[in-house]
Amino acid sequence: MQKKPRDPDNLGIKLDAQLCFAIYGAAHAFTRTYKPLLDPLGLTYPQYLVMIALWEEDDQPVKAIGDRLGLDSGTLSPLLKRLEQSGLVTRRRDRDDERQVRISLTKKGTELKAQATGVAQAIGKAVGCSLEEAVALRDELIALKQRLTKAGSEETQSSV
Amino acid sequence: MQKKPRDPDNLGIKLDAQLCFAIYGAAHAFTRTYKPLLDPLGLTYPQYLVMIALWEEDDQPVKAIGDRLGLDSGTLSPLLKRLEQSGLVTRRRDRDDERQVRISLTKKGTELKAQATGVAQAIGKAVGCSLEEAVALRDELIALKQRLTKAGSEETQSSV
DNA sequence: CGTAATTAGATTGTGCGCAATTGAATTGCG
DNA sequence: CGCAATTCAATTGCGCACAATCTAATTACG
Repeated sequence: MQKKPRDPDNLGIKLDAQLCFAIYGAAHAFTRTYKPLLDPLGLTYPQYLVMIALWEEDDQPVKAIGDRLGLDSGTLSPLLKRLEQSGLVTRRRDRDDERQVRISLTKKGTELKAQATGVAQAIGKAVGCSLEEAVALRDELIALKQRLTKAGSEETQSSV
Repeated sequence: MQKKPRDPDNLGIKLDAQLCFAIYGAAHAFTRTYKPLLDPLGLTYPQYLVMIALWEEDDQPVKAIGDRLGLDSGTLSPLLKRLEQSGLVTRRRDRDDERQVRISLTKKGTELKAQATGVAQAIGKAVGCSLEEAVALRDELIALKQRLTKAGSEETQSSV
């Protein structure tokens, strides 16, 4: 029932489409894998990413978190308010620069890290490959992201 | 600048977090790369994925498209209505099984494929690696997705 | 035949993700 | 100092993503 790929134009779009599907599917599979693990913690996947950023370094401005995760204030503002409502973080204006809102962990937010370790271990198991493979995949994805981002910015400036 | 991994617990969460960030970032970088290319076609990235599925095989039920892309009716129903409003597809009940809604390409939808070839080529360029590397990455991602999906389903059935 | 179980799709509600706009604070410059 | 440009967050609007619920059609089974 499958047609042979004999059209070169079609070959191009096919690989593109497959890489499309693959990365799209893998990202969502990741989210779905995390969901049952994060539900007991009361976190969504993006919220979990924000918490990781804060566990790595507490008391960051919104901008820093956004840069780390590639999210803008339109996404982060409501997300952080929900984390605040959950009692995991506090938001307060920086005294030296009142434009900035600094996000800090509460006691509850700090304590949640212990449980998150369990989540990470479960994910490590679900990923089902060695540390070396995981590292390699991570690096490939980072490199891919950088190439894509670079290509995008060149596209932009070439039009000037 | 890199710290040596001497804390096993912390190592786990760190690698997990990094793979997290990496796949999350790569997926979004992909979407952002597509956006300027798809805007002229009047398509979003998920809509583009649906169109690819239809270009590969026309006249599919919603369910088949959902299985292909891993999306449910809650996502596809409104998305397909938008594609219908754009004049790219038609939706009609299957005569033999009235539960199914079959999605077919219009003339306009079929013709859009020619332009999409240009998109695919631009993406191929932005990905910036050889066909072989792209194929390898695709396969790794597919394998990762399968492991994650499998781990998730085992988790579910183990509770019975 | 008729009822139960299954299946396909639509709808509702919550939470991202991002572009565009707004508003307040800070910085730069004359 | 005063004013323009910049920066940071918040808000608004649109489009996914997905769980939960609902309706209608089909299939299974007694």
